[in-house]
Order: sequence, then structure tokens, then C-alpha cells
Amino acid sequence: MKSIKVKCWIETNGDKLYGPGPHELLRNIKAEGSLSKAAEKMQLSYRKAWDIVQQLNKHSEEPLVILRKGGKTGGGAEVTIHAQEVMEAYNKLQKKLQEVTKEEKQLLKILN
Amino acid sequence: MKSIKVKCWIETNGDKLYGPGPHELLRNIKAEGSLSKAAEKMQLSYRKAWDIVQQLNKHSEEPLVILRKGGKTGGGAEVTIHAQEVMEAYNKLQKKLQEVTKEEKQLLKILN
DNA sequence: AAGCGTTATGTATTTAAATATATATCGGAC
DNA sequence: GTCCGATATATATTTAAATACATAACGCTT
Repeated sequence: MKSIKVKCWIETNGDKLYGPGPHELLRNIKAEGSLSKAAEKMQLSYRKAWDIVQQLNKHSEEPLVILRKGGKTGGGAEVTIHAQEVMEAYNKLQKKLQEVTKEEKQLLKILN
Repeated sequence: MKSIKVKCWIETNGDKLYGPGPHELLRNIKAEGSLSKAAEKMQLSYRKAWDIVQQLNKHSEEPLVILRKGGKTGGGAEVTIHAQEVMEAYNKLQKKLQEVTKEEKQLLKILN
């Protein structure tokens, strides 16, 4: 019925840089090899997905996503090793936070 | 420059029940003794604040906020003891989560 | 050179959230 | 019984976010 949710993200100068949305997008890009397919998979407009990628690459010294256009496949999207490190670290952090909320049942009890 | 943010809230049947917004509202109600003043203090429309209070009371067996109209003061808002327990439990949880993010600097390092 | 599947990007439209506005109600004080 | 300061609530307006749409560019393949 009632449940505790937790969410974490990284901000830079007050605007959101990396969070659940970008994280899912990176996972999808890795799985699909295509930005448009990745966006579709999570019911996100291509435009928005593209914006997210620009934001990510803009605020990281090394690029997180490499986009290519043309070629025999028409183009594609690739998640860099660097990005995969970010994803893994984010996963770990999320897991830690989840564990804290699992221990904490008091709030739910009080609200009944 | 870059920083990790964390947020927790309670959902019931998929919609948000208690989180940073309601929490701040309760604090303000407690300080002001008035829903309209509490809303104003956090730059929230009275309408929205009132809706939040309805939502909170609707989903908790015991009411969290008591609203009164009329009388010598014109009316007022009061945070119940029950609500104060919720607030305290929420504060504790948030503090715990904050500590986890403080330990976790790896993500920031990777994103540089 | 035409066709393809993708990325690239500006602009228009839609959608949802929040706010603003207006009016009613309550109950004590005078 | 009128005024006051608060809550109560419907409706209209504004705002911001997301989406939709349109078009161009790219580079390989044929």
C-alpha cells in the first residue's frame, strides 16, 4: 500500500545533470545502439533524448555518449566506458540508499 | 560545483503523499499557525497548500492538520502531535540518506 | 546519383501543473 | 448585524515541460 521512495541525482550549478532519466537513457542506448530506439523504448521524444545527451557530454570532461550519423547502418549511438563507470557508481549509490529505506519502516507505521 | 542530491517521499497507490513539499508546509504551519501564511512563506498558492492538507489528512487515519475557520483570530491551522511524529521520522530518514551521499564521492570524481 | 536509416535542430503544438481571481463561509468581537 | 481574518472552493489564466512536426545532413550501399 504505502511505500518509501528514494531518488538521487547530480546537480551542477543548480540544474540536474545525471539522475534516473539520463541513467535509463544510457542503459537503453547501450542495449539498442541507437538514440532513437533508446528514446522510443522509454517513451521519450527523440528531441528530449538528444537534449539529455548534449547536457551529459557538455558537463563531463570525457564524453559519455558518442553519436554517429551516416554509414551503412545510418548512424548510431554508443555509451563510452567512462559512462559505464558512471552508471555503475550510480547503481551502487542507489542500492545503498534503497537499503536505508528498507530498514526505515517507522515512517510508514506512523502514517499507518 | 557538482553535488549529489537525494530526496525521499512516501507514495500510496502510486501518487505522492508525503515528501519535501508537504514536509516544509507542515513546518510552516507549525510556525505560523495559519495555512495561508504558511503557503505564502514558501511561495506556494493557498489553493495548492490547501489541496496538500486534504491529501495528507485523507491518507492518514489520524489527521495531520486541523483547520479551523471563524473565531476571534478568523481561523487557523494546527499541526497535530501525530503529524509531528511523522515530521521527526522523516527528518531522521533524510539525515541518514544524506550521510550515505556524503560518503559516496566516487560518482562525482568520475564525472569530474 | 538515388535510397536507406540514423542523427541534427528549429519551430509549433499539446499537456499538465501551478497560479491567479473571485466569491462564499465561518464564528467571534464590537 | 456588520466587520474582520481566516478557511473553502470553483473557475480562469498563466507557465513550463514535453511532445509533435518538419526538414536537413550524413555516409554507406547499390
